[in-house]
Amino acid sequence: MKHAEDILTEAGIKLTAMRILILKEIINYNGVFTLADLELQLDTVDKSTIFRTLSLLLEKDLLHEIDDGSGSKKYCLCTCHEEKHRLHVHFTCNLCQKTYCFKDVTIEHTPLPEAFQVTGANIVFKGICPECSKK
Amino acid sequence: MKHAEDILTEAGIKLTAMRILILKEIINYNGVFTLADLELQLDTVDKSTIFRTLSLLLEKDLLHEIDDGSGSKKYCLCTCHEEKHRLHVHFTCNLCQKTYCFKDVTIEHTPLPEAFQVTGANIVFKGICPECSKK
DNA sequence: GTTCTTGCAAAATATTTGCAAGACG
DNA sequence: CGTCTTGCAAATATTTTGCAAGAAC
Repeated sequence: MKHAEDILTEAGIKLTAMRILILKEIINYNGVFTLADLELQLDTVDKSTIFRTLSLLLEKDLLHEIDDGSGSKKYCLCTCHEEKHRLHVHFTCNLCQKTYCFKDVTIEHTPLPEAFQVTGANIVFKGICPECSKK
Repeated sequence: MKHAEDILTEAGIKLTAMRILILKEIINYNGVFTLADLELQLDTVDKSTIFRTLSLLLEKDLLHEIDDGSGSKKYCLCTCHEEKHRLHVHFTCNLCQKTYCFKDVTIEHTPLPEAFQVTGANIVFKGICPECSKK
């Protein structure tokens, strides 16, 4: 994984202490997180700063936004500028509520009428995750 | 389309004036709607009543909940108890924000590892709808 | 000095619940 | 009665913005 500083610079985002701190935490998560998750971990950073940084990262396609119906938006670090990653899939466990991001699994093809021009997707499968199946 | 009364009765939901009114409006929508949409149309019905009715309909699998990242949950009337409908797809237009529900289009197969037991999905493609393409 | 960034507070938006009055049987 | 339903008000939760102070250049 590249360093936070490099990721920001390559995306054309100016380096600041807060942004580096936030992105490091995101990298550290290595998975799906919410703004509240970051807020909890980074108690020195205001949530508006986190919010604006997430907006910036989203805008630069460094993050992937996931709407899993939990009530709060989730995100994952992702190379979404690569074509195939725009249609990649997620999974939310109905029991533990954890959301997984399958970076390498994508929908084969878009089953919609051609008149609908697809540029992205929010694909969230729901069910029981392996951890909860064991119990 | 069946009458609202029949749908409710068949689902084992007790008939009330409010529920019939709400379901009729939903049927009338014939598409995707939000709680706020219903609230606007049904100004004699309190939003908490609408909310509780939607919860009831969801519980009985008469509605499909869609999370399209717009900030508010969307719903569509749907025979979700039928197996194939659990994986059906939606489309949200990035320009006009309208969400379409493709009742008969489903994802080919689930490309996830077997350990993940899929029971449902929230599949929302995003892009430009036919209406907005014309402009 | 001009622009960008940040924290604080608060607005805006959406969802959800407590409670009491009334409907229903 | 006793249970269920409804409306009102308000609590919660989350996202988003205005503004002023400070940092960066």
